[in-house]
Amino acid sequence: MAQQTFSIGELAKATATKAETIRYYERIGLLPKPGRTAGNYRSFSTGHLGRLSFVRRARDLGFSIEQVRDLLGLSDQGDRPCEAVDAIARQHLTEVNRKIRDLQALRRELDSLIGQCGQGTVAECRIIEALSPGHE
Amino acid sequence: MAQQTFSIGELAKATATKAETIRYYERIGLLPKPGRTAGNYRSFSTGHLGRLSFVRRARDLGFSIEQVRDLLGLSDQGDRPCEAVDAIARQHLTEVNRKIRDLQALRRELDSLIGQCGQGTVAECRIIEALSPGHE
DNA sequence: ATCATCCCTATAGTAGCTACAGGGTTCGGG
DNA sequence: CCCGAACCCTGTAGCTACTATAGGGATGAT
Repeated sequence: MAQQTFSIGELAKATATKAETIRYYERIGLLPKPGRTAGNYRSFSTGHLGRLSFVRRARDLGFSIEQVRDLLGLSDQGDRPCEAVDAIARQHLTEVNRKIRDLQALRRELDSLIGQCGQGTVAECRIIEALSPGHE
Repeated sequence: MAQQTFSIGELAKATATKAETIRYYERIGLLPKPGRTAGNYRSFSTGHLGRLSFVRRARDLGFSIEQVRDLLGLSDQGDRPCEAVDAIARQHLTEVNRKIRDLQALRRELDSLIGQCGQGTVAECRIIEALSPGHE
């Protein structure tokens, strides 16, 4: 069976990733260096396609580049226990929960700020006032 | 009455801001350039203190630098209607709400991912599997 | 042959700081 | 009067995760 290869543009389309981003992932070592054609174009394999899909999915779930790097390293060593993978995911979940709480607190403050705007002039604007020094 | 002045360190302490950040705000024009002492040290006034407090409070509420810049410009012109201020705050609130929704969706996905980890080896890890291509 | 469309490298820009390096200033003690 | 500590100065590079040029070469269709 024929080895299927992709140009960077084809890989980009297949993974909904910009070509620049693919080159960036290669540069920082998230993606192995692909082969080259006679005209020096990158030539990606189905292996690259799989790996890039993995990276994109993990990034979409909000894992950092370093976390993705760790997950990739672990997934390459199938005979080791799964705990480390679980730990990375749990750590990420903790961060997500913290961000949600922070943003919800923020929303409450913004809500009360906006509720106070009486549509007068800036001089008597409660929003500006609340931001100005001398409060709390 | 004596004009009170502050060194950058004093201003930093008074506003819980690092000195580097204060210099940065000056450089990008969020803070007016302060006077200088004979030894070329910055000399801030109570006006600077007020303005920096405003900036910090707005930043803590998640307003971007550009939004803070707009708010500052508006607060300097007390005789204009308050609508523009309200609009900036509402726009920010919309963004915050969107972020909260996105993160909550993320959390649901992470939750189901983590729930599936059966503590086996990486080869049979559901998390890795869910990230790998061939799903959906 | 020519043009559009792809691709290449290298570099700089984004947000919002933070962290140096390599100096000068000020102030208190000895 | 000098020394060291603690402060301050400028300028530049680093951080995340890309994105966007500039200035070229390669490929494919007409």
